[in-house]
Amino acid sequence: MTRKSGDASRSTIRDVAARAGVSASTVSRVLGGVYPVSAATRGSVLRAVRDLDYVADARAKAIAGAGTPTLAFVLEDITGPSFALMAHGVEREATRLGHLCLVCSTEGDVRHELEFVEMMRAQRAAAVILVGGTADTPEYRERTHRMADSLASAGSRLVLCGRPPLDPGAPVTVIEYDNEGGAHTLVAHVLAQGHRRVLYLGGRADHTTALGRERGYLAAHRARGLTPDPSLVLHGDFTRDAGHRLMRQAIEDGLEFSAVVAATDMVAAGALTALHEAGLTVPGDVSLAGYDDIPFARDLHPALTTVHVPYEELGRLAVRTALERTPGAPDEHLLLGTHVVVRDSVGPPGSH
Amino acid sequence: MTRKSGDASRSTIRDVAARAGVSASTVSRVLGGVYPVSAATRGSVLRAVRDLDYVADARAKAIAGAGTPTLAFVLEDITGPSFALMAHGVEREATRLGHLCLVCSTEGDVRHELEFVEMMRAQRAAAVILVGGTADTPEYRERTHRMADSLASAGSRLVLCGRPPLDPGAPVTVIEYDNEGGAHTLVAHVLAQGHRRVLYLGGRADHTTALGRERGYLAAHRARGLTPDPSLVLHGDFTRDAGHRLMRQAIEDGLEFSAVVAATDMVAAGALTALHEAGLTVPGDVSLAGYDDIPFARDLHPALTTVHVPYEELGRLAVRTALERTPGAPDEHLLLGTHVVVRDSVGPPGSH
DNA sequence: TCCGTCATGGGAACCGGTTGCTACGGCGTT
DNA sequence: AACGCCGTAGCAACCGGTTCCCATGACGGA
Repeated sequence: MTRKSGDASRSTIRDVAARAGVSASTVSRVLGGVYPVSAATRGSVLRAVRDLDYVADARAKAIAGAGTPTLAFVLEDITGPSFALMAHGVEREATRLGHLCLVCSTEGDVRHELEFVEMMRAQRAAAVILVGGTADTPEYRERTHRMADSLASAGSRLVLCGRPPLDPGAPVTVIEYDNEGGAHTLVAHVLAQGHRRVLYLGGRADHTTALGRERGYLAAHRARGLTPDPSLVLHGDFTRDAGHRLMRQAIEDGLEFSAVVAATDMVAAGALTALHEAGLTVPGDVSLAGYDDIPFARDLHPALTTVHVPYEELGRLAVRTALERTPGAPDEHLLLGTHVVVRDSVGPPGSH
Repeated sequence: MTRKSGDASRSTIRDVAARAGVSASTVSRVLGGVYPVSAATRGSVLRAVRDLDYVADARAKAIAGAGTPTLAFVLEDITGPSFALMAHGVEREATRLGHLCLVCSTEGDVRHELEFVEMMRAQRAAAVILVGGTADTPEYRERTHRMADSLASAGSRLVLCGRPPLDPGAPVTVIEYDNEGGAHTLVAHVLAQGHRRVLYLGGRADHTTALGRERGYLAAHRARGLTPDPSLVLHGDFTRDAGHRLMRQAIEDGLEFSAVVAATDMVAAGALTALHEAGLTVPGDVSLAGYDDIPFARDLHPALTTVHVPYEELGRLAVRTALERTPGAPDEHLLLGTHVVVRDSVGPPGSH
């Protein structure tokens, strides 16, 4: 039995020092690596470290000014595929840069968001990354501006990732992707197939992501000199169930349309199932498009035409810009482009 | 402008004390809440706190023995739907109990796993939750046993979540779900439809999760007095792409089968697409079943018959048992049950 | 042989909190 | 009026590290 059994509680640097017959400062220096220490001393210290299975307390290190700060990200629900992708990007880049990361779900509750940011401030996180769209109200801007200030005054930094920018002056980094542009291109593609009545299955009516995509939907129509029927714009949320429910309702209500554009691929998935349940074929009877290009989009049947968003890259960028920022530098605002991925779910209008 | 602008670096408890005209201990006690402090003193302290926008440094607190410890979980890739579900459960339960959580992806690399566990030990995490199956080799048991010991000696605790148990004696909590039982029931259901040549699309040949499910596949056959053709058991990994590739290969090779059981829903999704591409209908020409019951399973076409695994509950349980454990208590080993969800992708064998 | 220099290691202060112990002032009691 | 108790606040030690500053000893050069 060579391994240390779980007898003692954690050992301190002084325990190591005592066992090696040196002072605590020497142990710290051996472990630190740069200070000159004789080979003999180094050897006995390292042996003591191994014997005691010692690891320096990261929190004590942090307090003393050494140690790498942690990084935090706050999102609504890690279960959503696009959130998960961003989370993955954030996590990957953070560990690549040697930082640990804390994660929190808000479940969409603003109070939780506030609480978490406060906690992160207490943790002295290097940066707090707020992920995902939200309702863009004056109250949101005010509240978030306050968070940004309070984080900045604590030496930390707020990063908005896929979330609307604040008024200029807020110490914040914003990384967005182009919802309006992507939706515009996508809907233009649908219209180019000849569709004239395109149903839009949106998210919550006040949600920036949903709203941006809705603007793209409208802009694409206007660019063709079309004005879409307002009754073709439906609101729900970003879940699969909302897509399913809205689609079924639309069919039951006898709404006329030859194509459906969903605010997210999740919504599209639910809608697709509702379409199938109603005995409608895609794209024969009705065309369908999504948004996000989540990995599953390829495996829907027919494979879903959608807009690819570089979510993972977004997450990576968020941490990189936050961490590599020089304190005095001006605030950054990045807008990432998207592109549509044409698969099999959009075709010319049928005989429907 | 009522808000504190981002001028000063973070303020300390002594700054607050100075501003309130009291000692640091008094500030600490006001903030702590229990110690008796006169209303006047409390008032001026709270005002100073508000003026300075002060938040106590959580790391300093932690070192001093106050403060709630953090909790860590390590998984292969947050992007996988079942991982994400577990992560969600872990995170929810942790914050419900007032703990923050650290997350790390290993990308399947054992060295990363080791490094992360070491970091968590340095962080003095309350518990480290290792999520997801792995190759169950003697080397794995040895290595993980060492991690468990080293964590235990640091006052922390290792939790294995959906991962094979170690030799008795390792200070570890194990929460598993029944892969073999679930697969057994699922395959029994497929066999009961009359299928006799059932293709199994497995994960990596040494991966415990894949292996458990494979055992269930075999056991279900044996229970009916059948011995499955060994050439019907294929190995890949748990990705959608593996399912797609394996399925296409099987079709090209002219393998004979009337049903396919995939090791995960992701694999099933890829396989389904390959089936469609080959012009085969499901379940008309071939039946298909998955495993995991990820949210998307319903939206495949046809809706996927699969095995529901309470992933989120698994995550919740992992943190609860780890955190509420009394130090001396015997090690726990929980095995959660699963149930099959019958949808539309399995039917009687056709004329194929 | 004596002195200056450099390599090395220790002591103590500090990071930012908490808490045990003590001191002080005001009050009620006999 | 003197005594004792209690409520309140401060001092100082401590948590587990890091690092500045200084002491010591060995070494080489004159």
